[in-house]
Amino acid sequence: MTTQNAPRTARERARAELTREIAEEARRQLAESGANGLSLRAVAKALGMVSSAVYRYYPSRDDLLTALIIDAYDAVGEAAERAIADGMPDETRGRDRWLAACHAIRGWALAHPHEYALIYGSPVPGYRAPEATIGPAARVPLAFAGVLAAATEAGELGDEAGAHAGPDGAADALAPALAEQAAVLSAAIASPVPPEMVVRAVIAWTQLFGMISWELFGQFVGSFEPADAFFAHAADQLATFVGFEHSARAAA
Amino acid sequence: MTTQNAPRTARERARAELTREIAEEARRQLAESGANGLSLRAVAKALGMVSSAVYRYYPSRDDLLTALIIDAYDAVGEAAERAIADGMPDETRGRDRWLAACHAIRGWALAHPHEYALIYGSPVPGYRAPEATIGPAARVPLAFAGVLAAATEAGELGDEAGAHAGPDGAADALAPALAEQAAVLSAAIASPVPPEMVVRAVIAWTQLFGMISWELFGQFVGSFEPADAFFAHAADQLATFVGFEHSARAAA
DNA sequence: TGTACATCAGTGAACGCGCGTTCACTGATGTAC
DNA sequence: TGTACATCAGTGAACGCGCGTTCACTGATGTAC
Repeated sequence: MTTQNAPRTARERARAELTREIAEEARRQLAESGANGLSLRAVAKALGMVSSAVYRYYPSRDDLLTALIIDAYDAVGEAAERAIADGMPDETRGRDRWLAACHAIRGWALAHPHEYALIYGSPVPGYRAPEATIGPAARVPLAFAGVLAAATEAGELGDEAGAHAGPDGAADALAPALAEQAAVLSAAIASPVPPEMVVRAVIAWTQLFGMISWELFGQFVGSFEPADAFFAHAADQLATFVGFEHSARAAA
Repeated sequence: MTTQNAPRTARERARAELTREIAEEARRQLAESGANGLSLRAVAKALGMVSSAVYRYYPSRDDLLTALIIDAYDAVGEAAERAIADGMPDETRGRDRWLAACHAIRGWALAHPHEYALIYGSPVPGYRAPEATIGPAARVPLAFAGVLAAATEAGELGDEAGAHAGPDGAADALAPALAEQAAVLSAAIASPVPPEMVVRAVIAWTQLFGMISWELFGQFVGSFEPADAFFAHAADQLATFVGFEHSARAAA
């Protein structure tokens, strides 16, 4: 959104740069006043421009917001992807990649609380996210899906590890409606992961973001604040819940 | 906040009633425009008053917001409390009470999405919650804590059920910092629940709210929407994770 | 290389809007003797 | 019960503010011959 390849003329270069600078200043103000405090006029003023000049770069306030949302999704998505891939030896187990992604996402969220709130907090009233946000928003779930798929194929997902046996012995049988949703989702991303594990992963995913939101939005104040220890413990517990074997392998 | 006992004179009765009506109208507008769209002037206009008249009832916009926040916490807290207690035979197991509370909270959230966002979504920028909100905010966690305590005393919490054994056999040993936080919390509410279970319950609690936020804020669109089946399944899985035994008891 | 024209970035004023909050006021309701 | 005074609810105008967006404009940058 804010990048453009091959700016030829000086004009084009200046345009690309200012487009980026406006987004940066907007992000700065977002961090101070939140999404609803974001104002085109204030951004223009901070950049020494007149407010109407911004309209040469973003046709409306909502378009600027969209650019920020896409950038935020891309940033957290990249953080997760890098945590999974960067500096990890090839033989790294899925569990460790999964945990690294969890911690990277939390790290990003703590460093950029307002951007986190922008994409994962309550929706901005009156703003309707355009389709262009769908792709970037999918990066984090796809990153997790990739780890899960690789671990499945490597046989690292013990079916028993996270299973919670009921009285009938069926570990976590899915209701038909749920099984179908999981199957459709699996098929859409051509994933080899069985539906039960997809569901467990989504449970872990919601727990992760619930926990981060709790920390950022102040619900832990007075109890589990600072939340580092709690976070690490919970992430670990949920990795087991999903089915990831421990790195130092336990005999079944 | 909006109630007052024993209004004697007609004036007092009128005042109590208008105080309530203002909050109700504010809640109505909150449901339409979100917390940031809440305006004293609009509320006054809808009630046929002049905007300055509202100041006889709420000294500022923030005080009105505070009243709404407290009412919302009380409403969801009451929903949880009723789900746990009402219509439940005395011999009802903790698991069923826990699950009933989870479903009641989700039901309330779906029925009052903006009030949910007000208390559990991204904080309203510039608003600082006063201490008066702490008590009402604690009702939901205390309700859960009560179920947990009763189940512990009734011996319904199987230590093995939700435990995830690592290679060393230690199920979910807590890091010292975390163990202390859990112990302090347990002591503060005079709970007989061991720290490991407190932590597991908080994990379940964050998952619950993460899942509800995901549903309300649209992150499930295109995958697990409608989320009824997913919610029921996840709540059940986490009840087991916390350690609640199944109602139809399984032999260990 | 030089000129004529088209493109486009940025200006400044304006439109119309809504906001929270203050303040002097009027008239109705309540209270004390 | 009747009068004098105090209390308080609601009015209407105003203050000062910031917002998104439009529009005719000027001057600089780019392009075609």
